[in-house]
Amino acid sequence: MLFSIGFRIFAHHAVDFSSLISLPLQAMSEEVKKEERNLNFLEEIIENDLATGKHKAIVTRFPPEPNGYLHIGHASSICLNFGLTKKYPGYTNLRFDDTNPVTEETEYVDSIKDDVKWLGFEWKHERYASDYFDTLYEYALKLIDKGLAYVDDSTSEEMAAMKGSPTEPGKDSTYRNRSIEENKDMFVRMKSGEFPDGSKTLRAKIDMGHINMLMRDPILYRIKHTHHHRTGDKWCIYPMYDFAHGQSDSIEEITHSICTLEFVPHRELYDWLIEKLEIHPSHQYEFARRNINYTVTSKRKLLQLVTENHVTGWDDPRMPTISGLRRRGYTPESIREFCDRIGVAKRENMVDVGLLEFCLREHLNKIALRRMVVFDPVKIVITNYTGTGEVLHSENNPEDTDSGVRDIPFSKEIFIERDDFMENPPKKYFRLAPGQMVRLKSAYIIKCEEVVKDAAGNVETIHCTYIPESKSGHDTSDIKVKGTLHWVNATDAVEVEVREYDRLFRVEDPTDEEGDFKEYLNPDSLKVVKGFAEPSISSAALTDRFQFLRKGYYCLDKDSTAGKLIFNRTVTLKDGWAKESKKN
RNA sequence: UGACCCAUGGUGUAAUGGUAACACUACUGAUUUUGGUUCAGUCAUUUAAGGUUCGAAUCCUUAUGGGUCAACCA
Repeated sequence: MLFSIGFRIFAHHAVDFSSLISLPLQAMSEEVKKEERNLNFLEEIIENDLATGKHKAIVTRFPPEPNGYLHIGHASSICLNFGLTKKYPGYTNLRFDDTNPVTEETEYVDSIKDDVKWLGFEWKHERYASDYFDTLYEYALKLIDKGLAYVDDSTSEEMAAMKGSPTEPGKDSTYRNRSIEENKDMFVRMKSGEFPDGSKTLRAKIDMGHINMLMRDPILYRIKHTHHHRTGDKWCIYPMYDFAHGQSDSIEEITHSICTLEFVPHRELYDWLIEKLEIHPSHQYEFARRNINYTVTSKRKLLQLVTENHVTGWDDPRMPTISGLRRRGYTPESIREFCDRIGVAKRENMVDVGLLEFCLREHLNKIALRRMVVFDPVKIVITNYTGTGEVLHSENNPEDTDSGVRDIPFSKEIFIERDDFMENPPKKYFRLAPGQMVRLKSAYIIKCEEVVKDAAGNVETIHCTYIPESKSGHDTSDIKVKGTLHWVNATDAVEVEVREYDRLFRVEDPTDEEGDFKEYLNPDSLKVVKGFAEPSISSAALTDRFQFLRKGYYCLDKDSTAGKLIFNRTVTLKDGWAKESKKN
């Protein structure tokens, strides 16, 4: 990637000599210039910082709080932060923002690390805000010494009452003018555990009339006699976000601290603290979080879905969590491509989940092994077929000539999909119907001769004849058929369980509707059905990706046992016929 | 009734004072032993009003609309 920057500089200089340069090279530099223009606003800032020499390399960080599982929204931030240092010289740290011991657990730390790795990124340093508790404590002392912080004995209610409102200034706390000595003494005693939770806080002394509410003497430290997942019981005072995040950035010499738009008002405090502390000046930049329709991406809401058993866990394949998407069968490539395509900007947005599915299908189409699985079988008897033990071959993936072929047994009795037959077909229906011919994929052309029904009038068996000269790969019949059906051999089909997933919510934005978001859950988001698969399915592995022909993409679920294979439907195939038939 | 952020096809993102474009979606058609894929094409865009300018999506003003901010959360 260093190369591309070097080349860009070269291309830029080349303009001056354009009249001396041969035409092809000139044309090439034009092209590079054009590509160069398509930068998002962060890349623009970075290229500028690099060009002016403000930074020789950049350092970013991905800073999750370990209080939940990562979701698709985080993937966007991960791709952004790690993507930037892949494109430009520099590196990215993984930093856990673990300043609130009440909500944070090691289980989450582990899952976050797994998810980032799975997405395909490597961090330079694994860091924790809690690594810096000692330094942060020193910083607080320094602020007290400068007369810029004080210990406040007010209750949270009192503080809220004196905070004012966006249109009215707040009032000074009665403790605001304690002496430096007294503040220091109190703060040291706070640390040593003399006071109960909530009895005192350390606040920055800024301006209770400030137009930015965050600057109205924000709390820096609070007392929590709580066990911390890493520091154990060493501390009973913990820094707030605003007194940990920017400082951690500074300690790690982060050049571009990228966060979401709701932190814009924090930037003023971020800068104020760095200035007063006289520490390395990191800078914060904000982008708009990505929202996706028909789901929620808020840790609080996702946690509710888990704890109230609306889903089976954080990795339920319906969840927008990275672990859910992974179990569902998404590939890291498809998620990265998605994040790439939606880009980054500063305006509110609602991305269509259809784009995510497009990226998924695009990748799966290239890598998935083709298999035939019949979900709702109806039996076909080929009356003129007399062969035994015939084995046919079918390509594993027509998109990938290296993927080889597999064996498929064929016999007189097979199953096809019940809705691939219609007694009274509408126009443009080119599947099986009385008197009509179709091809059985990788096998023969058959013709429907007779329909056998049970007492209730349901189709029980369909009698067909086959065209011996139409064998796949050796077809001399010269018969052209419009339809090709997937099928399985009746005698050795393998029964499997298939979990079909639909969107978790019925509405595009459940948080924008009246009442509780859970009222808008889709009651049909999971359907468990049976499938009858060709025998080769038995060798399926957890890492395999399959396309069940004409149905969709599937993967083996971890709930599978030796005797019972369970598949997740990752995503359906696009279905042109479904649209066409709706018109009738 | 404050401050801050934002406003480009249905959706997402470009165009950095000089021809409004790319992708997804939708729709046509061709190809196809997956009604998939692929290929070709069509529809569709600058919130509004003023101003600056030879020229404005871009700069200025105002309006309108959306979002954010009053946890001892991050």
